[in-house]
Amino acid sequence: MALSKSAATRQRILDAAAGAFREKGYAATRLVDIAAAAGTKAGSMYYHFDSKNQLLEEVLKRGLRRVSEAVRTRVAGLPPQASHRARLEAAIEAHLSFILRYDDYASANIRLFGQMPAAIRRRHIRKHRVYAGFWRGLLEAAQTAGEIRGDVDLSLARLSLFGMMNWSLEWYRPGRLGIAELAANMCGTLFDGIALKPPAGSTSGR
Amino acid sequence: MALSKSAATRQRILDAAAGAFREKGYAATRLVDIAAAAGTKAGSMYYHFDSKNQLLEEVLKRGLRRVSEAVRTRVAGLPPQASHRARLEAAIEAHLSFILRYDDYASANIRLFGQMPAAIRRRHIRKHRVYAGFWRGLLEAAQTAGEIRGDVDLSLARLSLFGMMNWSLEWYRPGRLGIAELAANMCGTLFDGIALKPPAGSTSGR
DNA sequence: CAACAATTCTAATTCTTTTTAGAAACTAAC
DNA sequence: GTTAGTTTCTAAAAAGAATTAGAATTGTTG
Repeated sequence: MALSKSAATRQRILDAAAGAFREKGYAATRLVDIAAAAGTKAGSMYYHFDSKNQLLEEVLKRGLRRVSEAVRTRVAGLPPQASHRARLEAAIEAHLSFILRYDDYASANIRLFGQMPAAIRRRHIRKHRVYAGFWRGLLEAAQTAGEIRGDVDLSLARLSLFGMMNWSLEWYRPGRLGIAELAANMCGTLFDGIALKPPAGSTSGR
Repeated sequence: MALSKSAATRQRILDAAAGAFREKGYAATRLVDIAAAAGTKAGSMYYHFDSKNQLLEEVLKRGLRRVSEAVRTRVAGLPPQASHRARLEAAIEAHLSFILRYDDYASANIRLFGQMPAAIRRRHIRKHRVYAGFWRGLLEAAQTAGEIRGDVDLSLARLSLFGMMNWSLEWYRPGRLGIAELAANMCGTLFDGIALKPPAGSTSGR
């Protein structure tokens, strides 16, 4: 309660920054835009933040933390007897929900991935590895349990999955297709593929 | 030969711009950087281009044209009896080759996808649809020929595939894994999935 | 090699955006 | 209701980039 007023403003600024960063990218976002969206003035924000860079770093940090927590929580909430595939699907749905609906912080993370100042990037990437590690864990468990073929390269599978999920930011619009359906579709494609016939022998000839 | 000298400079500038845009994004790239990389001065570039915006537009246009041509040519070069899946794999390989190795123009296209000035974006997106249409064609043909299950949503499949491919820009580094292998892997995942057992009944019960 | 055109450079200029400084407004405690 | 502390505002300064103007250079052609 002590920080209440100030903290609320800080929050509004961060929210506005996350939204603007996500929408236009870092360099193209002007402090004035953020200020306007937060209902304050550019100069005033310097009471709460040292620089535009710091604002970015804070947004990224929160985004990653929040998706990460959401996904872990979602998976942890499944019954113990849930299949590994079901776990993966739940994780996918949580991740998608976050980047597509809930949270500008999370989507800013993805959009800005390739365009952060080098220093920030280095610090950030370390945290990102932890999140990636969680997914690797899910996949490894599934493979160990025999739900994924032994010859599958899990790193590539994970990167493909991230690609599917994160690219959706570029095209998904709420409406006709729900996020749960999208998650199911992606999980289905990843596990079963789209081919008519199941692969005959496991060694793909040529 | 008449334009030779001037055209060469123009070319160098465009190359430098494509590289810089790809690496840092549009807004974060300074004209001075481009000029330096092209071995000239910022002011001089105005002899060849009207503005930074025009530079961007030209880069995007070329990039799209070049990937598009490369992919079409690659597919057209296959023997007529090639399976639809083989066509798709060839297209994937051509697309990946371009964005990962050959061509900053192509990768700039992808990197800048979410961060172009609105006016440019509108003009650009129309051309992008044509390229997307080519892929849709490949998928539809495969489905018609029975190589893809009838219940598969081809739009989603295409978007997932684009996600896999385009996201590789964020992580792929030449070396241990060749582009042809990557293409084969992605195509394999897309068609066959990673699950151990082929899907039992076609109606996935929950 | 003289004249003209094409190309590039340097040095402003203009425009935009971030950052600072200090005054003003607000808040809470006494 | 005065004082000290916070928070916000306004207006200016500093910094960063794009763009322009005109001089200098290079290239071409008769």
